[in-house]
Amino acid sequence: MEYNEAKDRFIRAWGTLGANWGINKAMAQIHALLLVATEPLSAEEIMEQLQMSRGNVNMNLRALMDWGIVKKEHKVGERKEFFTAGKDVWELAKQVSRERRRREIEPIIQVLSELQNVSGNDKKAVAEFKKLTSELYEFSSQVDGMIEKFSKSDQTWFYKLLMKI
Amino acid sequence: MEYNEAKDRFIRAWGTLGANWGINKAMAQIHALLLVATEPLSAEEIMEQLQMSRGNVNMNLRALMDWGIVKKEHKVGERKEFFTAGKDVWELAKQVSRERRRREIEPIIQVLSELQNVSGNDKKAVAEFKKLTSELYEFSSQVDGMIEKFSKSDQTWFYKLLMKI
DNA sequence: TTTAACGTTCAAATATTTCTGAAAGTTTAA
DNA sequence: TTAAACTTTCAGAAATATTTGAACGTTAAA
Repeated sequence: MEYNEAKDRFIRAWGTLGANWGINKAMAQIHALLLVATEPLSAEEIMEQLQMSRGNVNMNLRALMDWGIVKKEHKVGERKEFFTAGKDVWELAKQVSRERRRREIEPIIQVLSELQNVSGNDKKAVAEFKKLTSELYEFSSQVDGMIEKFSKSDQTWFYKLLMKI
Repeated sequence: MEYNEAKDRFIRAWGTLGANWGINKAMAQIHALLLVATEPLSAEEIMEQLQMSRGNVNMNLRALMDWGIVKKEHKVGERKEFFTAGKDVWELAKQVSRERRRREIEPIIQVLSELQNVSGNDKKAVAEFKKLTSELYEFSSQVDGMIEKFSKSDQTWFYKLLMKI
């Protein structure tokens, strides 16, 4: 397969994957483009290569920087800002799981813990409700803990874990 | 907190969680309602309790059955169909990870493997591209394997794993 | 200062997803 | 058969999410 075709396919696949996981397509595609780029890219270059508007590129670059997976750079003698994505897959995975944990798992754990002090007349319903939510709480907390561990670990830990499985 | 308020909060939180993870809100809310229900519910009852149209409820019930997390039941002497969600959190997690693996991880692995036979004039770019995509491929395959293991495992395995971490 | 070269913002346009409700289909009992 | 009680489908409506582009900031060199 020709390089340019492969690059396109990769960018589109990354966009689709992102969309499946609740990340907008443009954001995922910009990330993919920066991942395969051999040099830092300017907003201008991203606009051109992905056929997106300036505003869209700007917004999504900021979102990517919020996620901590894209960095801004300056070249000497250039006014323009350039952007890069870390190429280390391991670091990327850790960063993404760290952020999703913070943004999505922590809030549901918070809600589940608040639901524990429920009361009411229908004893059976209340008991079942408590059982369900406390089990969900337990499970979520365990997953949360695993992800925390993972997002602070080094690659060796992960490989050791893989062996054990 | 009063039972009905808690139930509402749970349903809304579940809906939001779903939406964050690319599952539509109605589907997640129906699932939440069935999770807390003490009895199987008919489409009618779901429509009423969640204030949704017949069509919406029907569509999303089918999607939930596709995911294998909601089942249809029949009561003796009743024409109507009733629906239930399995209350076992462990089973639920396994089923969801099994489906997401099949629907979302497998396809990206497929694409990544196809990208391996890339060629082109810009040797540096091609080499970097291969490195990136093969590392992503490796990582995805490992995660895929872990999820497969998980989705076939029993709870004991998970607890043992937790201990090791 | 002024001005050119950028970056940022946001209201409006567009695209996408979800939802509704009525019509069509199906099943069962009489 | 017929008819009542349900389920399914789907075109259009509504809601939501994304994208655009032009106006507005900001910076730095002249």
